[in-house]
Amino acid sequence: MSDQILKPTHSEMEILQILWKNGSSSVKEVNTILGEKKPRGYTTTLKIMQIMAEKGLLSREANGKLHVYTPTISEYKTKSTVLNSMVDQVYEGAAMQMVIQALGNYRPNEDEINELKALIAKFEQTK
Amino acid sequence: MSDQILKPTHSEMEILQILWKNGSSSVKEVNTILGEKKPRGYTTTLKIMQIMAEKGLLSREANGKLHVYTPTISEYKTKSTVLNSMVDQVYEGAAMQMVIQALGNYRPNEDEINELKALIAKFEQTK
DNA sequence: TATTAATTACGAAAGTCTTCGTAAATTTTT
DNA sequence: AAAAATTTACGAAGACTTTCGTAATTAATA
Repeated sequence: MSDQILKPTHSEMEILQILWKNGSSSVKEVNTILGEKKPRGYTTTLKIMQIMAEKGLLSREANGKLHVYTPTISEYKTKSTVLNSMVDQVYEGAAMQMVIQALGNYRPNEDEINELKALIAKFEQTK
Repeated sequence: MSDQILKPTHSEMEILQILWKNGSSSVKEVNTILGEKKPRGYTTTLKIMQIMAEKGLLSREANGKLHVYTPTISEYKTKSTVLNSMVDQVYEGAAMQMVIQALGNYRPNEDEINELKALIAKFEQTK
């Protein structure tokens, strides 16, 4: 709950996902990957990445002609921000209600079950 | 995954929460409750509820001069819609990753721990 | 160096959401 | 019935997001 992060928009989130996965990238690289799911004009992606840099979501470095962009915020923290905002808005802060609903909708695999059990055990330990 | 529901906006969600909790209500009732957190003009709430009725999110019944509004969609299903959309967008479909992150951010109480354990036990049974 | 290609910069349009002011309709009160 | 109060209807403005066209800049090529 310390420093507050700007909640990315839908398009911004798509771009962040790519940058987290592929590391610092040019507009062209990002746009190519984005285009696999839904083609956009090159300048559309450029514009959004420029705005993200203005907002401080990305940093920008010149590499010859090209600009290379890097997220300034971590994947984990960003996802937490969006998650918390959703929990507040939709579940009025009742995070566990959300977790329980999620567990009702999706089925964990074996590894995930083990991870859940480990987490729960830890909670019980520090009761 | 059967019938698709329109994803409510932020304001719409606030109104739905009130209607689910208090049952069918007039604009005035909704606006009064909304105003406790953040005052809005009466016509603002009216307008949004009218739009929700147009979209089919609410139904409307005349009761004398007053119009009384009722949600047409269940609380559970609506929250599922928003939750799924968030999981897709932010976690690229990896719901359990989201659950695990939520469990890292929020601490369940004793009852919630028991509920989680019961759910996990059920998953293990039907392995 | 002149031409072509690639990239960035800028501005604006279209869509959505929230907000409110004003007019119209309806009910209540005098 | 007239006046006042309440509620609904309508339209529009402002903010934000996404999209793209065109111009300017920079690099690569002929």
